[in-house]
Amino acid sequence: MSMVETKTRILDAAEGLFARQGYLGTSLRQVTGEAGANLAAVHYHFGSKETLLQSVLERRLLPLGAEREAELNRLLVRMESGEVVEVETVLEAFIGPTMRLCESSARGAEFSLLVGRILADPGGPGQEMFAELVGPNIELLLRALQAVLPDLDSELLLWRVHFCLGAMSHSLCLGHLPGFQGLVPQSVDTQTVLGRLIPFLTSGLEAP
Amino acid sequence: MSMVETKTRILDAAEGLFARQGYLGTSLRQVTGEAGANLAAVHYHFGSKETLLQSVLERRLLPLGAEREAELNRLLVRMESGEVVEVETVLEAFIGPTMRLCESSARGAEFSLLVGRILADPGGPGQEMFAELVGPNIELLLRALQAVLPDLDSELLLWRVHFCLGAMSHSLCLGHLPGFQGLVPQSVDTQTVLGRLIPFLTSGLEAP
DNA sequence: GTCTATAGATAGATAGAC
DNA sequence: GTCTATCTATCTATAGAC
Repeated sequence: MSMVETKTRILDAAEGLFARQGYLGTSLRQVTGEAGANLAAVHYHFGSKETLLQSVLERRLLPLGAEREAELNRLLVRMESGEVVEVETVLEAFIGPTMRLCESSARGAEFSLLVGRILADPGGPGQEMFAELVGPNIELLLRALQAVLPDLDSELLLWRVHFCLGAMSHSLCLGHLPGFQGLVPQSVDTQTVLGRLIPFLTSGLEAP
Repeated sequence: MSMVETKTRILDAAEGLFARQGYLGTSLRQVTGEAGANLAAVHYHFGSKETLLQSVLERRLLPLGAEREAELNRLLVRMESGEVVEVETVLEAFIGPTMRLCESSARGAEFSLLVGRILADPGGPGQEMFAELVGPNIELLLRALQAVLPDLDSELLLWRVHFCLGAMSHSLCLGHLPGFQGLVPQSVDTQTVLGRLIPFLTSGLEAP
């Protein structure tokens, strides 16, 4: 039994298990088992399994969203004052916080896998929570990219942003993909991924 | 009760339900309910829930894989004879069969959603089946792209192909994403998606 | 706050009649 | 091949002692 309080241990265990096995693939008994807590403690602290997921998401996404919002707003202000900003810079403002979270700890990296799962689970629990937590960030990203690429049709831009989100979430899951014998890249450290993802997405966004 | 045999009705129902609700989110009772069949019929025809998923995947992916293999091999032969082939052409050979399946019927479109789910479910059932069914296609895609982009480092190419797969699978799920108030593109017909995806991916692959 | 014990519902799988 | 009936296991959730 660790020194941190039960509530935090449950959050940590749920985050890892939801990420590795999915929300439906994880039972609350597994969570309490890994957390060294009791089944009833989950309902006492969080109310239900779904509310537990909400808490897991909010713990990471609220600060992450604030960081992204600050960075993107800073860029928007600079652009309004006439300064020229590159597409790469905008993308980095959006992806950077996520990548730094991945680097900061093994838990952070697992969390990004959970986000990837939720993105690919239409209608599932977490999708609505995610939309509410990250939607404003995506709107800001769209505004910033539109300002950098003023000649790009806005609906085409929207599509391309979704292509970017797909590439992002998929590559964040890659380190965990088994079975693709030799078809998964060796180096999966986030610095390398970011260094390869940003140029790819930039060229895609700037396509004619 | 329809005219088609029970086995096919079960396959159809399972395909749609697995796609809309996920594998774990779907019970065999839901499948038999929608198929107008009995619970025991699933075990008689398919053995288990997991084998049912395998059959669902194989029914579409075996012909799809053969089509992709034929198209990509045709391109490789043309390139070996010295002919110049564009990146767009290689991508279309890989994505085209999937897109045509999506257009052919509502069931085909749902199937692509199921594939997107499986791609984002590391360690889940279906991941290994998918790798075995589609892995050879991805190897062919890599060979064809490497031939078209000989100066690109092979591991960088591998990463970029994974970015492409992520963008593909995510955009195939998009029509079903609720909740992203106004953040989801209007037109989701596959022709439009293909027309916007291919240039995006081509520019990304050709990035410096 | 944390525990035991259990309720109540539902899951996949199977046996055996027809 | 298709059905009913049932087994066994597991799930979320809750009531109540401490």
